[in-house]
Amino acid sequence: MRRDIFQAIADPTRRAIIALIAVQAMTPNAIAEHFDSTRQAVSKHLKILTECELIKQEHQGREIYYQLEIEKMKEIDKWLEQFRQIWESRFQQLDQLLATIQKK
Amino acid sequence: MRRDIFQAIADPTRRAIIALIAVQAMTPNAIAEHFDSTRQAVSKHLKILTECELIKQEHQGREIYYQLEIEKMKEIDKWLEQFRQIWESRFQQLDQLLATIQKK
DNA sequence: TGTATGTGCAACTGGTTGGTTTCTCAAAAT
DNA sequence: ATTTTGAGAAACCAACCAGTTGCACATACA
Repeated sequence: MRRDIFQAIADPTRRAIIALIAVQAMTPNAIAEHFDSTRQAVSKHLKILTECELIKQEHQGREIYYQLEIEKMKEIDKWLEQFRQIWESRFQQLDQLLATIQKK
Repeated sequence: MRRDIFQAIADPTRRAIIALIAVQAMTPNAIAEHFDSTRQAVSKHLKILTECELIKQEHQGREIYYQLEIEKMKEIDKWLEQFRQIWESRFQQLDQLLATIQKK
């Protein structure tokens, strides 16, 4: 059972859930109302997201509020870092090229 | 057949391939040498990556060099943008809190 | 021309995944 | 005390996925 962030955000429904609870913590029922699938299906997604620590629970009576662990999202950002260096250097190269053209 | 960037980067082998050819364009055989799986398996990954335009081919005789489409990687960065706003505002809140404590 | 090499494609396979339905359990409400 | 409500867990299923082996085809080389 592979369970990492990249696999977690691969599913569009899960990405939608993440975006939803990023705004404010919500219960499974409230989340499920935004989708066509059943609450149980949403619950499964929440379980996966919880397992890779992208979200956390907050019990309040019999209700459970799910909240985004924004810190964990930074791990994706961290992975992107290596490529950001490339696209920034490409941009710099283009910049230098444009400067050279202007000089002529 | 769902084929988007997020599903493409969900697989660890594909992420490794991306990181590999980010440095320099490579042929399928050369890429496959870096992994335990067969060339055909790598070829399948390359097909998926090509389909969602994360990489592009460059034919050279009978060899095919695969190259990263760095621009496409920015789409992940773009999706992260909405969360970056959140974690930056959280940081700002913490900053203000620390400033308030110091004043006391 | 015949052979070796680089590559993609098709068929098959076991494991995973996303979904459903059914069940259980605890907390609220009546 | 009984019923309603919110939620997770288990069993099941169709679809998908990552890998394999085998094959086809083009290019390079002898």
